[in-house]
Amino acid sequence: MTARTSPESARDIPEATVARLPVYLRALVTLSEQGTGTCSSEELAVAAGVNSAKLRKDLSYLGSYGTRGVGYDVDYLRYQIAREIGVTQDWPVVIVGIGNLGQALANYSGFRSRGFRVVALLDADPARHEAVVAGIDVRPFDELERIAHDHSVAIGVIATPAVAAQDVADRMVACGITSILNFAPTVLNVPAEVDVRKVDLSIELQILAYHEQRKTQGAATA
Amino acid sequence: MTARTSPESARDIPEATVARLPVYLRALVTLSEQGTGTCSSEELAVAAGVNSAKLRKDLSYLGSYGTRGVGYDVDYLRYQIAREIGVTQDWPVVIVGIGNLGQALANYSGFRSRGFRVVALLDADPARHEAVVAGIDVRPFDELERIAHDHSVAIGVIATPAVAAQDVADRMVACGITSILNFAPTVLNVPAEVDVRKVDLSIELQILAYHEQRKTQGAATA
DNA sequence: AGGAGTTTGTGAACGCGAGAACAAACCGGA
DNA sequence: TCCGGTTTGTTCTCGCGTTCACAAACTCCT
Ligand SMILES: NC(=O)c1ccc[n+]([C@@H]2O[C@H](COP(=O)([O-])OP(=O)(O)OC[C@H]3O[C@@H](n4cnc5c(N)ncnc54)[C@H](O)[C@@H]3O)[C@@H](O)[C@H]2O)c1
Ligand SMILES: NC(=O)c1ccc[n+]([C@@H]2O[C@H](COP(=O)([O-])OP(=O)(O)OC[C@H]3O[C@@H](n4cnc5c(N)ncnc54)[C@H](O)[C@@H]3O)[C@@H](O)[C@H]2O)c1
Repeated sequence: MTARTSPESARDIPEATVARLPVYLRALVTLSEQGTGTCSSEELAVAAGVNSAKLRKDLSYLGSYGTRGVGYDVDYLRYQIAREIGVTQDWPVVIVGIGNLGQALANYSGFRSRGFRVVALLDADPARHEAVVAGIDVRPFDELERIAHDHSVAIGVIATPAVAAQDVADRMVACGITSILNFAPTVLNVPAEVDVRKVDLSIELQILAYHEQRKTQGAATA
Repeated sequence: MTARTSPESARDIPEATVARLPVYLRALVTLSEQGTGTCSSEELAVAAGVNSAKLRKDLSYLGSYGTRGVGYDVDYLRYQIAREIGVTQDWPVVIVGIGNLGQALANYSGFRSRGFRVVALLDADPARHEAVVAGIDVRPFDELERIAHDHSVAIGVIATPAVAAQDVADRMVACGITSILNFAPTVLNVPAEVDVRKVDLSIELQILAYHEQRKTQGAATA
């Protein structure tokens, strides 16, 4: 599925901008909860930890939702970004692999408030099927097809060991899931129309380690 | 601390390359465990999920560790990358906030094998101090200074609620920690010499949701 | 030794994103 | 109505990262 220019709402938002929209949304939610009705691009940029010029350019891809000389209406902009991202309604999500990490994810309350709803927890280990995590029964992995179909699940989360991740991904793709969030430290092979995002703790730490080593290299190898 | 060109090993590796080196390292470890002695850039690129030209350019920043017409010696390249990243020895790490996520992190065995060692688990809640997670005592947050000093900790992980994250970061910076991995959904304010990397599950899911919405938009708003 | 085949390392072109800078647009007061 | 102050939306420029393409270098076979 290559980038196709659709007739209406024809703007295709740069990937770098898409990755920042959730940050802006989070900042706007915080501002709204604090009772702020209006904010300038500078204020919002500080709250989001970015440059204000970059913020304005990002928002300009969505449309002209600000007022010159005034700023942005917090609740209005918040809704517009949420609509653009697609989190004005909840997305059903399945989590596969209910071990250490999968349980933490299932217990994470930030899901619900940010546009997602966990509809199933699946695990291949029968010993896990007794458990109830975060009020949800852990079910056999074989029920993936049925659940994905019944709830029209488009997004799947993989929290299994690395060796099982490719198999799980294949099964997910087979039942129509087209977006995967992968926590297993392995490269997934999927069709081009399926989006995969990976979260790898070890990689993040190793990037930090690289810079850390550089900071202290002056005294090393004496 | 601006980028300073040091006399020897003068190359400063592009940030995009630094972020991929851990992926190459992981692929090399897998190849090594499979008994592969030599691999071409094409093979390694497939294993790492990247373009082979990009892989070669990335590796060229480290030096010329390959042999034309042959490829790369897996174990030799593995060591060179590990050395460049700085994970030939273990980095001591502290985890703050031993809730759902912090416990999962503490139990994660991938730490040890990838160059990191958890030296302390800290939590502000006295009720947590009874617990032993992954064989490590959960200690009061106030012991951060002592532990950071005793173990020369340079890397800290924040897994507290968002409201506490900035305070925790300030304390970490105060005791000499210069690299922070932040799981709390908030923007951290730290001095320029401190590196912060953030992992935000909700943002990843929202990015997926954006693309997912685009995929199915043809039938929507009928 | 020489040549065919293979693979690395890198120069060059290209596209995207970041940031500065500024004109256009809005508000409020006189 | 006009004018000064403010802030957005956009244009322009620059630097970084990706990718192509190919010469250089190595192996192996004859
Ligand atoms: N725990 C962490 O903090 C952490 C951090 C970073 C990455 N990871 C990665 O996340 C993944 C999960 O980590 P974890 O610590 O939760 O591991 P875990 O062993 O505690 O849990 C894995 C779960 O997956 C289930 N499983 C195994 N094969 C399966 C299959 N084919 N189908 C369905 N379920 C299956 C197991 O029964 C188990 O319950 C691993 O790949 C790990 O490398 C974990
Ligand atoms: N659970 C997840 O899967 C998940 C996913 C994404 C993001 N997060 C984020 O990670 C963070 C932790 O999530 P969680 O589910 O583990 O929350 P949690 O409430 O289970 O755990 C938080 C822990 O932090 C401790 N804490 C609070 N204030 C502290 C302080 N000032 N100093 C030290 N410790 C303190 C609490 O006592 C508690 O043990 C949150 O910010 C959450 O938004 C969690």
